Amino acid sequence: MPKKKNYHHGDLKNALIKAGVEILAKDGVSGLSLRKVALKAGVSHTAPYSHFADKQALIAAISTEGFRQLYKRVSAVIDEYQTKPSTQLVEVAWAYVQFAMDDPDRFKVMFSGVLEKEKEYPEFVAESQRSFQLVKMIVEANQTSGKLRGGSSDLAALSVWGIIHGFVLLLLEGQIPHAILEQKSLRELVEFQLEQIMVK
Amino acid sequence: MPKKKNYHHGDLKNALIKAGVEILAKDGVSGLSLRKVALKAGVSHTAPYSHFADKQALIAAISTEGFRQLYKRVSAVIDEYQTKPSTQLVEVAWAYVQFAMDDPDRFKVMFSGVLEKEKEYPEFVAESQRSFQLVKMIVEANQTSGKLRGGSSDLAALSVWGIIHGFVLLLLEGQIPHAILEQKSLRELVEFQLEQIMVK
DNA sequence: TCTCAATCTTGACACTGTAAAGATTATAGA
DNA sequence: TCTATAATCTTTACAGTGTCAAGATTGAGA
Repeated sequence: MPKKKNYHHGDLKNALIKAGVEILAKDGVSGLSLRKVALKAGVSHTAPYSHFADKQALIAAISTEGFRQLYKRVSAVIDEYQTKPSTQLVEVAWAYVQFAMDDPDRFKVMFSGVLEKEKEYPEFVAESQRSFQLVKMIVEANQTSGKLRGGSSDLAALSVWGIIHGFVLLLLEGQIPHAILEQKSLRELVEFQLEQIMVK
Repeated sequence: MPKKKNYHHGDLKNALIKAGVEILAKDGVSGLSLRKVALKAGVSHTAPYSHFADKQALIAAISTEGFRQLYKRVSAVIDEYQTKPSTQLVEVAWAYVQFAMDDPDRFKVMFSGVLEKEKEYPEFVAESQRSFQLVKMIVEANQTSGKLRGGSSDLAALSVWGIIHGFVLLLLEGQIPHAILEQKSLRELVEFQLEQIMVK
C-alpha cells in the first residue's frame, strides 16, 4: 500500500485562508462556502473542521489576516511620508480607500457584520485595535501640529476613521450620487472629506 | 369539497415583508430564510416566489420599507425642531443613530451589502435617494446659516452622512473602544462627531 | 517500536434556495 | 351568468450548504 503523501497537508490552515480570500474575490460573500474552500485547497469537505470550529471561525481568520495586511500597508505609507503629519493623514486615508477597493468583499467581511461578534475572536480584536492605534498616532501628530482640533485623541481618531470609513462604505454600496462621481476623482473626494475636519 | 378560504392570502406580499422584518430582529441576517418567512406567514415554502423573484428581491423590499420608515422618522424630527438648522442637524443625526440601534440587523441589511447591487431595484434606489435629499436640505440650511462650510451641498451632505454613518457602523460592529463608551454617552459622542465639522 | 494525538476522509443529516408541474381561485370578457 | 385566462398558492424534487459522528491515516514522543 503506497503512502498517500498528501494525507497530511502540512499547512492546511493557511491554505484554507488563502483559498477563502480567493473565492471571496471571485464569487463574493454569498459565494463563500466551506466546501468550496476545502475543494480549492484539495481536501475533503470536512477537513477544515480540524482547524476551524466552524465557518465563522474561518471568516474571523480571513478578517484577521486582512487587518494584518491593512496594518502593513498603512505602516508603509506612514514611513514613506514622514514630512508633514497632514500629508500622512491624507495618504493614509487614501491607502485605506484603495485597500477597500482592491478587494471590496474582503473589506466588507472585515467590517460589515458578516462576522458575528457574539463569539469572541481575540486575535481579530487585537489586530483591529492595532490598526486603530496607528490612526490614533497620526491624529495625535496632527493635533500637535494644529491641523486637527485638540481634545481626546481617541475621540478625534474615531471621527477621522468614521468619516473615511463612512465614505468608503457608501462608495462600495453605490450610494454616492452619480453626479458627484463624474465631477470629482476619488482622490479628490477623499481629500475633500478630510478638509471638512481639518483646521483652516 | 369545502372552499379553502385561505388559499389566496390577500396581502401576502406585505405579510412576507413583515414576517421578514420580525425574523431579522429575532434571528439576525444569518437566520433569515425564505422558508422561515413563508412558514411565519402561514403559506408553503415556495409561495413567496409568486411575489418575489428570489430571496434578494425580498431583502430589497425589506430594505426599501426600512428607508421609507427612516424617511418618516427624519421628517418628523425636522418638523419638530424648526428652530435652528444646527439643532435640526444634531437631532436628525441622533434619530439616525437611534433608528440603527432599534433594529441593527435591518440597518445592516439596508446598508452593508447584504443586498447585492448588480440587479437593480429601482424602488430601493429611489427611496434611499429620497432620504439623502432630506440630509441635503438640512445641510444647505446649515451652510446658509454659516454653521457648515460652503461649497457643493452634495459633497457636504456626503460628509455629514459619512461621519455619522461611519460612527454608527463602528458602533454596531463593536469597534468603538470600550474606554470611550464608558466616558461619554452615545448622544454626546454623536454631538462630538458633528462638532468636528461644524464651524466654530 | 509502540502509542496516542493530530489530521484527514467517508457518510449522514437537516436545512437552504429555487425550479417544475399542478391545484385553486379571482376576474374580465362573452 | 358562464367561461377562459391569469394570478396565486401547493406539492414535489434537486443540488448545495454547515456540521456531526465514526473511522482511517499519519507524525511525533515515550
